[in-house]
Amino acid sequence: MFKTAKFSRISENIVQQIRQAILKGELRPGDRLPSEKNLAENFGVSKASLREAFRALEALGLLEVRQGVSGGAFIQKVNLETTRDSITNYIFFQNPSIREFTELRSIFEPRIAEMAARRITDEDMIELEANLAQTKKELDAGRFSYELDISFHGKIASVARNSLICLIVDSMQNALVNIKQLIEPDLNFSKQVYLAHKRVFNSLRKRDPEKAAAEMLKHVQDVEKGLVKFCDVESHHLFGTPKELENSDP
Amino acid sequence: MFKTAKFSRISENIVQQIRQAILKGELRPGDRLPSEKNLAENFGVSKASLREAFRALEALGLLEVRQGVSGGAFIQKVNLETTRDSITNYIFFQNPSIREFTELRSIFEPRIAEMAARRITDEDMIELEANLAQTKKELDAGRFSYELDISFHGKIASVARNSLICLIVDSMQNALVNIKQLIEPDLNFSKQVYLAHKRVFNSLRKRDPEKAAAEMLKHVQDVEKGLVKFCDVESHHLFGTPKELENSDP
DNA sequence: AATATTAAAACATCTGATGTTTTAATATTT
DNA sequence: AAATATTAAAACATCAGATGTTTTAATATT
Repeated sequence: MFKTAKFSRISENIVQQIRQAILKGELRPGDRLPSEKNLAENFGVSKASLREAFRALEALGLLEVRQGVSGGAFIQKVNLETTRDSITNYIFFQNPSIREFTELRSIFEPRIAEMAARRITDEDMIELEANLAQTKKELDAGRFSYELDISFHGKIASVARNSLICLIVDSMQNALVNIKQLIEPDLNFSKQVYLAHKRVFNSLRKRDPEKAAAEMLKHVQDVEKGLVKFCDVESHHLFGTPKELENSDP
Repeated sequence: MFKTAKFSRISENIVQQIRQAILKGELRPGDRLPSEKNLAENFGVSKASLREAFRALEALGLLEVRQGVSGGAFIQKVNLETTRDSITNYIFFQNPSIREFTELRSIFEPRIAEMAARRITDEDMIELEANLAQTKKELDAGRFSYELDISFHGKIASVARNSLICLIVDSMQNALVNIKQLIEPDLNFSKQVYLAHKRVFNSLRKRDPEKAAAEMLKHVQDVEKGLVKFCDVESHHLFGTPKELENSDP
C-alpha cells in the first residue's frame, strides 16, 4: 500500500504519504492503519520513526492513536478545534492590531447576521434565547462568560448554514478570548455586550436582515472601542506591542 | 525551566508545556531549546518521547529542528503556509458546496477590493500590472496559471493591509486550486478570469472603491458559474459528493 | 587570503526490552 | 440465562543505548 520511505527525514516522508493518501481518498475517516509493527515493516522503517510520523499526523488532526487491544491508528476528520487552534497560533505571531481585527469582523459579522435573519428556524431561536438567558444570569452574578459570547456568535454563524463561515467566526472569536482573558472583566462592558446581543437577537426574531446587520455592525464596533480602552492604548495590538515580540538574544 | 512531564502521553505533555511557554512569551521565535540530550534530562523523559513532541511541534509550525553542530530546536513564528494547509485540510473534510464557497468570497472579496482601492500605492499597481501581463502571456500560450490567479487575489488582499484578511483569502484561494487542478483548464474560462482581473485592476487604478467592489463581486460570481459547470453538477461540492466521503468498511 | 581538512556537536535512525491500557473472550456467580 | 468478575492478548508507550549522518566551526594547508 505504501512506498518505502526515502528523502530527508523519514517521519516527514511518511506524514506526506499518508496525508496524500487521505487527500486522494485512499484513506478515509475511521480507517485503521496496520499496527505499528506491521506498518513499520511495510514502510521499511523503525517503529520510532513511524511513531514520530504519527505524532505529527495527530498534531495535524488527521490521525488518532488509541491504546488497547482494539486500538491502533485511525484516520480522522480534521475538526474545528484543531483548525481554529492553528489559526490562533498564526494570529498570535501575526499580532494584528485591534483595528485589523475589527475591520475583518465588520466585514462579515453583519453579513452573517443578515443571512441568519433569512435562514433562522424556531429551534435556532430557542437556542439563542437560552444563550441570552444564561448570559443574563451570569451578568446578574457579576460575571462574564467568554464561552457564552463565543457561543452566541458561533450559533448565528451556524444559522447562516455555511461551514466556512463557522470556521472563521469561531477562530476570530477564539483569538479575541485570548485577549479578553488578559483583561479584568469590566461589568459595564459585559452589560453592553449583553444588550447588544439582545438587540441582534430581536432583529433575527423579526427576521429583519437589514436591522440584524446594522445591530451587528454596531456591536462589533462597540466591542472594538471597549478593547481599545482596556488594552495597551499605545499599541492597540492584541498580544502586546510588536516590539516585544521581536527576536532577542540573551 | 520546565516541569517534569506527567499525565497521559508524555510527548503531548511536552508539546503543551512548550506551546504555553510560547504563548506566555517565555519562548520567542529564534530561541534555541537545549539539545535533545539535555532537554530530555530536564523533562525527565527519554529522547524518543522528546523527539515525538518535536515532530508534533514542527507539524504545528512552532518549531524547526536542524541537524549539525550549530543545529538544534528553534522556536518559529507560525507561517501562512502552515496555517493555510491546516485550513485546507479542514475544508477538505468539510467539503463545502460551491455555493458556500462563493457565498463567503462574495462577502469579503468585494470589501477587500474596496479597501484596496483606497489604500493602493503606485508600487502595488506595478506588481498587479506585472501579474496581469504574465497571465496574458500564459493565456496566449494556451495555459492558465493557478499561481498567478492566487497571487492576484493575494496581492489585492495584501494591499488592504490586513494580515487576517490575507490569511483568509490565501486559504480560500488555495482550497479552490485543489478543485481547479482536477478540472481540465478551459481556455474560455481562463480568458474570462483574465478579463475580470483586468477590470478589477482598472477600477483600482482609478481608485474607485465602488467600481472595484462591483467588478470583484461579478468576478467571484462568474467563477462560481464556471466551477458549477465544470464540477460534478449533481453534487456542487468541491471534493466529490458527500456520499463518497462517508465512512466505509472494506 | 583563500581553500581544504578535520573534528565535534547535534540530530536521525534503529534495535530490542519492558511497561501500560484496553477490551474481547472466558469463567464465575447469581 | 443474565450479570459480573477474571484473564489474556493485542496494541500502544516508554526507555536505554548503540550507530550513523549532517553541519559547521576550528584548524591546517596552500
